[in-house]
Amino acid sequence: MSKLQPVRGTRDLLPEDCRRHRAIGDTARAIAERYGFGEIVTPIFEFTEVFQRTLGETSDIVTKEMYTFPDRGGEMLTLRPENTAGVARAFISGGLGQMQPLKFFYAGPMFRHERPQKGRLRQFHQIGVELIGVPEPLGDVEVIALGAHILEVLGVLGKTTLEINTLGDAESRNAYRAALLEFLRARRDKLSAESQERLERNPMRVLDSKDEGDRRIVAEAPRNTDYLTPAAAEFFKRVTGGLEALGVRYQINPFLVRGLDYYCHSAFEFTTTELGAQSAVLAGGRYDGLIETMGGPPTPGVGWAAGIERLAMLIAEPAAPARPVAIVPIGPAAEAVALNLAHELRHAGVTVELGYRGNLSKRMKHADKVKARAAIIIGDDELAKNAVMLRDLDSGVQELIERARLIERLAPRT
RNA sequence: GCGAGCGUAGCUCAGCUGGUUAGAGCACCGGAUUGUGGAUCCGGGGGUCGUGGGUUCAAGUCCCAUCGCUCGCCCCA
Repeated sequence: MSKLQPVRGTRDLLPEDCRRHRAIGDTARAIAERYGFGEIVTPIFEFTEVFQRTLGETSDIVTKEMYTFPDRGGEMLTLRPENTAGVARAFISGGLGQMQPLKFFYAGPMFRHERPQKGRLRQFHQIGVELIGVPEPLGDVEVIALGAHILEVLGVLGKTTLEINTLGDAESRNAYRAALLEFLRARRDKLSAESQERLERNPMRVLDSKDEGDRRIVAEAPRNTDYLTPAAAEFFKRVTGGLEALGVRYQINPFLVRGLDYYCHSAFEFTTTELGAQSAVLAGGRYDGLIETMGGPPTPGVGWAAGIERLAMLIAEPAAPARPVAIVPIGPAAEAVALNLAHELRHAGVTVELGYRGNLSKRMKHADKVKARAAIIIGDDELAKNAVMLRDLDSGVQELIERARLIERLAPRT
């Protein structure tokens, strides 16, 4: 660290970046509120256990991607790699079980120790929702519809495809896993080296391998839909039926699996081809077993998370900030007046740019650079008349205005 | 953790097979313009050529190492 530099995989968000991030966070929050989701903010770090127990001891996130460190006193803490576990912990420790169903929206930074690449950082930001206490498939439908709605308003829905799959209930999942394992073991030699490893550790992972050879084999593998219990099949049918009723277009992807252990039934991903090697923009699923796994009462849940940086690469330029009015004083007497005038106008709701130095020409240049819509020029002549010269910087037309009438002229109408 | 590509000014880059004071555009600052911006013209500041070592009479250029960035694998938002 000889040069002062940001930690690998972290970024400074300059005002322009922040506007993009805020446009995403604000619209998502507003739409989520329309669906009855209220914002929750949980700490960005938790006891390591919170993530270890929920994400599964063998998941990649737990085994190699967590920022974990000892607190003074020796407790192990972890910077949150995702927020579902934190929300679930809040549900349990806050005794929120009395108020079900609960509908939460969140936005904030997450941390994963991965190799950075396009659409992937060590500190990144997510928005997400969690619907807790609703075992009905209607919950899945509403949560997915909310995600689609947000993407639509952000103008990126058309760039994505909703892929959906069902992992079924525990019984379905176990039956399918056994069948898949048998099928793959018989073809072990033909699988890629990586998939041979996946085979024992997490056979479902072989399904979404990028290797061509693997894909050919997988295409003939048993389908999960053939192993669903009647109840799980019915559940999935109601989810897809609900999406159809709402006109949310989807594509069933039998190979879609989720990395995290706590998912069941619905697994879904809004994917895009515009993010390099990354495809998921907004992804989630149902996690009925999670809260119980953490030591809480058996409580169903369904939710999703979306990467703000990834969305930021897809959305159009957000609306420009309000153009200011620039105050351009000429001479020391006028400067004193300018300061007061700026103060007054700002309190009246006007965005004001007060140049700090320079002659008339310099200040006008500055006004132009900050994209001012108008300049208020004050010199000795204007001072003598208790007026200002108001110049429209787009048209170049200027007129003398009494000071007393300036605010009514510039203040935003309400 | 693994693989590939790239590190020259604040930004984007040029610098031919190693050759003497390292360049351009944009940006920045000043002037033309001490009551008028956008355009144009003139001038200016700014670089230990990522870092360290090696080869050579001579290295931004070749070799090695190292650090960083980017993209990809794994995995994921």
